[in-house]
Amino acid sequence: MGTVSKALELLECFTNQRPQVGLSELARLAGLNKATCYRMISELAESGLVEQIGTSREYRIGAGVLRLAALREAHVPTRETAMPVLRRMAQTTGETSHLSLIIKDRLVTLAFAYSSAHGTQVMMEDADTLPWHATSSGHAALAFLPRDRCAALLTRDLQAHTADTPTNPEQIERSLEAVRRSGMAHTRGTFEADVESCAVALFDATGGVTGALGCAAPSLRMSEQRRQTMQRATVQAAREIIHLWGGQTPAPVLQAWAQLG
Amino acid sequence: MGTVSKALELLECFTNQRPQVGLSELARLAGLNKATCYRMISELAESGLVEQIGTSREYRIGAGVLRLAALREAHVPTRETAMPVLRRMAQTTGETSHLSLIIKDRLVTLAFAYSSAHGTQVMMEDADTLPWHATSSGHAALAFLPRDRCAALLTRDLQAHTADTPTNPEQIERSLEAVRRSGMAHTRGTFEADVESCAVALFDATGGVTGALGCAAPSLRMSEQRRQTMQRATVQAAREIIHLWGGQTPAPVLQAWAQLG
DNA sequence: CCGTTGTGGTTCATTATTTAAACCGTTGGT
DNA sequence: ACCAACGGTTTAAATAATGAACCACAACGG
Repeated sequence: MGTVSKALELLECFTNQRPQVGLSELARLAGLNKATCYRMISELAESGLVEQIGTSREYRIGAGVLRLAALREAHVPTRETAMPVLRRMAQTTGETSHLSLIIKDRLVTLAFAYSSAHGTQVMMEDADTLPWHATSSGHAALAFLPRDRCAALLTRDLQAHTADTPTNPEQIERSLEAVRRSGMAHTRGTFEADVESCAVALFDATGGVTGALGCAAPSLRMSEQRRQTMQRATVQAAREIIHLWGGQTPAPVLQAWAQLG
Repeated sequence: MGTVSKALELLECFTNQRPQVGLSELARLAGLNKATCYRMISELAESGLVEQIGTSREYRIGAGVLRLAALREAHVPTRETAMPVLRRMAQTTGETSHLSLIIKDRLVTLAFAYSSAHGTQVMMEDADTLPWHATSSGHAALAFLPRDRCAALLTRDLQAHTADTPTNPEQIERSLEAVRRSGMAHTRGTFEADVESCAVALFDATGGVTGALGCAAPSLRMSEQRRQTMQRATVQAAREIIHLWGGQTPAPVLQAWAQLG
């Protein structure tokens, strides 16, 4: 692996749970020598991708990424085009809608919308990484990924978030099979207790999975009718987003979706 | 300069005017050997910061930056907190408001808002790089930058965008002096003909400049009263944004602003 | 039809950069 | 006053970057 890749892996150490990191911890996380880590993070800081807080303190993602993201969105408006669809979806379901993208082995939440229909809502945060095995979005994406890629993503990180989190690979594989048949993933209390959600995969121009679109509601509020409303709204919104992104949904998935209404 | 820095400089080759670049041109732009450039851009692509369009074609900024930007915004909500202020500013002035950040020798437009008060508006685009010498935002930022940094930024790129673009360094220096006295920059037709604009600098927690906030209107619509409205709204919005960002405005600037109303 | 010029991508000996262990000066807790 | 951990800096040894030449291919022109 080249030096550049190693340096860029440092960026992976910054997450929503750990937004800023000191030099020593960074070196530990990345498995690098401290001196090596120092030169690398310094170069990243020089480029603006990372910045130091105060003087001689922890590092965090820098303002330089804002230019890159603005540039990306200006020419491939991923988030911007999905946003109104997400809002409409939240409104028609009365529940939280959210969009996640597959970014380098992660499923990252990039946008969401709340509804004002009820006093309680499932809460989300931008930039959160969703566990592949424990969320409906994760299942939806995994199910339509190439087998080897899917397997690779499942070999680690099968921690149990709740009592109902599926941690047995075979159990998960059965779920994925069901997702492939129905075109939609469904989980109840697997990531957060008392939260139920459904999700579908999103496809790019070549028919490959790029992410997932989900809808999450408190289990307490769940009913057969609400479930159907959520499923239909999710599928419809996915159709729109895929269209807006210039994507192409594989024929089997299209058929499965047609079954759902 | 280290390898990582060289690789990251490749990212600087992507701009709003040139959103996607081929390998050979990229190597030429960065002054690198083609093989070197190839390995570097490949590593950037592997990390998701860059992606290839189709197969064996040009490169563009990748979806990986979206995660980083979301992460940054989640913990240092730069754009998000400024957005409502920008909108209010556009509404009260009836003209286009825009926010730019200093990012590694560039002044980058990160957000803007239009007003619906008039049929015509000065148009803007996210991720555009503003010329330091030819825009009011550029002047506003330059004026409060350390002298050496300011001088360095003016040593290049003094191209004339219109007949009225100031290209003489001494002339620009006089303008900056006026900006330092009044706390506000003002230009007419220096970047785009028939556009008049004013701007002020934005400051961080240490009192250093981080960017600029501007207001732009068609010259045709300009009057003394409108000018005053724009100036006051810009200063007021800047006060709010600086406060929201946890910044601190230098005392001389605060005094100058007080003079403006 | 063949040469020219451009492209994206690859190879390999030479060379320069990165690496890691030890070391500093500070800071914060006990 | 001590110890541990921090951010940052130095060194010789090892590893990785470099760049010229090369390949296959496509578009263009005579």
